[in-house]
Amino acid sequence: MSSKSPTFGAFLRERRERLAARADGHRFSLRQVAERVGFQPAYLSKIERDLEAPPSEEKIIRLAGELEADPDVLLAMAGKVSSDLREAICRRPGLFSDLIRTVRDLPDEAVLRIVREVRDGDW
Amino acid sequence: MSSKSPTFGAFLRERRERLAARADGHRFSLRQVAERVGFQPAYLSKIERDLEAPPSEEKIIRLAGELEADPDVLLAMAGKVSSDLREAICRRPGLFSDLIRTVRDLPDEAVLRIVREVRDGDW
DNA sequence: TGAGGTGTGTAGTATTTACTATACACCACT
DNA sequence: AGTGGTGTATAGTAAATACTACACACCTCA
Repeated sequence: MSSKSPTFGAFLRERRERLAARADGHRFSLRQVAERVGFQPAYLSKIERDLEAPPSEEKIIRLAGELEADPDVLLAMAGKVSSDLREAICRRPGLFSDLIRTVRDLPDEAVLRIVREVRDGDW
Repeated sequence: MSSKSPTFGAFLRERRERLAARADGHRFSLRQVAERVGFQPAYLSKIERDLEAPPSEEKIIRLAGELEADPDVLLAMAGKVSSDLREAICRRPGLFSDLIRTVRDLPDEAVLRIVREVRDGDW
């Protein structure tokens, strides 16, 4: 069947090691990634081993950029929601809370269908 | 036209004073509400004057209960999103991020229409 | 006039967040 | 043998979060 979902740190490490195993692997050492993202190697090391909580939203997004991951997914693994989504919800809380609670238990396909219909329908 | 949206604190105060202006008004003094919600009067006082940041999600929800306000709206005024919604999003981040970004600029009516259609349609 | 109610000013605090800085041990190669 | 790379252990910290505790001034009404 399917894989059990990894922790935030484990996901980062696997992703980084996968990238490091390529031709230009030296760009994906823990130190190099840490520097590009903007923190100390030791800190990233602990994050990757889940000894530290996930970093700030800003850093998570930079990590996603470096590791070619979806920022929304990475944020979700950290238990966070992107601030642009939060703002959208906070702008019309009644409306969006309703919407999310209405669709939250639908199967993926149904939600996808809504998205598609809205996108290329006359909404 | 319409009223400019109040701050979190101002909203609480207005709401509480409105309730205090009723028959059983004594139940809605700052001290009484503070005690029922579970904090010090001085703290609530500062929150209502926006001299303190909004309290925790838990306390905001209790405030909403006491003041007969919509918890989602109150949370939104505090810049927060209810944890059950956050969890729903984090469970399927790709899907729900897409959905929210797709509908975020639609007019209220359109979003309402989706909610209604999903609710009593064959989804 | 004093007992109990109203709101507020000031000070302090435990915990969490989001990190930095330094030092260390190991391995590869030259 | 030493230079430069890998990851990691340990310690520390500034700022934010989410409050408490206590004291004060005012009003009122019996």
